[in-house]
Amino acid sequence: MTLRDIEIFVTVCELKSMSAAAKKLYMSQPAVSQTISQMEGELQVRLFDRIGRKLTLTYPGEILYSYGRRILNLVKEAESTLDDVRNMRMGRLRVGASTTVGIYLLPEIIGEFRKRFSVDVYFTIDNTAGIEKLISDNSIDLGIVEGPVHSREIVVIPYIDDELYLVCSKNHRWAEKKSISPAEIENEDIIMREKGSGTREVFEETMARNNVRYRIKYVLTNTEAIKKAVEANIGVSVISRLAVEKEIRGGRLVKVDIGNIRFERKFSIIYHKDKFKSNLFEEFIRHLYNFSSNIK
Amino acid sequence: MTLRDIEIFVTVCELKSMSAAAKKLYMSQPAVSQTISQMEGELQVRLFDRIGRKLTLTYPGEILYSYGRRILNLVKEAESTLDDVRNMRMGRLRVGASTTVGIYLLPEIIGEFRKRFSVDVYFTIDNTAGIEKLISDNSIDLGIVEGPVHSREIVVIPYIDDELYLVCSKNHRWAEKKSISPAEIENEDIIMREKGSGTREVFEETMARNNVRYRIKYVLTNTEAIKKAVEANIGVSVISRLAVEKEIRGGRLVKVDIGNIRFERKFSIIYHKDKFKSNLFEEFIRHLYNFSSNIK
DNA sequence: TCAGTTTCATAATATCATATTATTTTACTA
DNA sequence: TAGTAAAATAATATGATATTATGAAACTGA
Repeated sequence: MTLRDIEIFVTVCELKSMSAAAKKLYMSQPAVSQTISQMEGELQVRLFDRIGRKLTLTYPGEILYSYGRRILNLVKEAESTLDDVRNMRMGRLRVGASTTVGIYLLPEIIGEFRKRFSVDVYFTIDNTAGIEKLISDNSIDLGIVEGPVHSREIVVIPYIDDELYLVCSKNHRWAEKKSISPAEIENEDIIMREKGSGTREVFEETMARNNVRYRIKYVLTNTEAIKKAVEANIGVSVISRLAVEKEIRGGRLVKVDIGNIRFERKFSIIYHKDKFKSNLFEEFIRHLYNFSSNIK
Repeated sequence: MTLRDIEIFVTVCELKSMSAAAKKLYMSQPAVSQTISQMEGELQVRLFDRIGRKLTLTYPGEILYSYGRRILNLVKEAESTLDDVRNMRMGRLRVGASTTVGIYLLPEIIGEFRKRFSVDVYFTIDNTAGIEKLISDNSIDLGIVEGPVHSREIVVIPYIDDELYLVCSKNHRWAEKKSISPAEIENEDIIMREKGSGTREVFEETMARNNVRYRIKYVLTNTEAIKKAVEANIGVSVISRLAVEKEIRGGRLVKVDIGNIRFERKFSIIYHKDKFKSNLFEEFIRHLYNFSSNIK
């Protein structure tokens, strides 16, 4: 019994005629006859009583008619749902991101995306290595990470140029100057993320490259906590512009230049090289670039 | 998309491997590959991500898998239900009968039948012409009637020989004699069914054939009411043995012979000549004959 | 009642989807 | 890095499912 068989049978039931069903299905009448009698043979039940030249459903016929309609409806529903997926009227996108992007950038990006498309967006935050693993597993469709990616099977495309800013409280003595020499930092209390974080890595590497000594007095794993501590003038810190732009604009934190030292890094979009790029996937990447051009 | 396609797709989903699915379905691996990629072409969605040589379902793939299982389950359920019908584990039988048989015989027959088979039995009582019409319509599967059937398209097979008994109250003067001469009936008050009833037809026809005059004093359309009236000695009546056997055995009514006059008729089983005789149908006819041999 | 029409069934044949085998490409494994 | 295994591709074979042609039965209307 095929779906075609069921479709033919249901049509015959509804039109109470094989010829009429044949016409409706744009096929010959004998094809319909054959299909019905073949079904009767396979199922070993009579589906129609042929009384005169009138067809009436037998009891098993009525049962099959009821099931047949349910089956065809389910198939139609499945096809139309897939069509919705194809046209992005529904869908699923699993995104992963490393900490900074995940907390300060992606929530808004995803929010905007969901305004445009009513799709489910799953969102995971982990460090770069964790996101890389999830991509390899095909547990997420796409990632945005700060660190370098090692797997050869992962496509890496540049996304946003990030920069870490040296920030201090508006009550700090640097707040007026807005610019210091590298030497001035040496005796300052610095609040910093823990070892292993991308932010700290960039900070230490840049400082070393410029031969600037420094003193990390407080270690906090949470960027928000660091911001609060800096605002309270407990120390200064070096934080991604994504995390502090709002506070700088609001005057609660002040960005301070250190000669011409800049703490730079790149965020990358990553995905598996064999990943099939669905319409939704491509649309999301376009969305990412549109969004980034607004914040540059 | 055919049921076969869905079956193949679902198997691949469950085994997460095309080769394994091919093995399980006793078919070649390329056939599976082709089916899947053809489905992807038709539905215009990617169903699997081929990452390395591992298959993982895409989002549309997961949707189709869920629908696919529901569809296959429904098909299986339909087939097994039809199998139940074929094996008489369920079914439907629509029976019609004319008044006397319908009231005094069929309820018990159907009750016994339902003890043997858990099937739905629909039961209609009408006069012979009405039952004949329902057979022609295929509104009922089988009828039991007393009168003659006219349509050439209806098969009539003899069922039970019925006889009408002249009955009187145990307090009637005939109750002792149990036999009278035809002439004795002429001055007796007779209670009788209405014109057009099979019972009255046989009564009048037999009386006329034997040149016996009679006087119908009371007309009642309901046989039970007639029995009560006779019991109350309001008059005598002529009633099918099926309707009065119990009362005669109980002594509440007395059967009286009128010389050697007998009111005889036949009940017939009727069905449409083109009717497909399902197992249940045949079984019911066997059941009817078994039952009748108990009451003869 | 009987020709004309309609409906379903059957038979012979054609077509096309769906299988098969053979082979290539790619990736995992020892 | 060879060996193995999985999926994809290509060419071909097979068989189910169409088609046309025709027949039988039954309804319709003069």
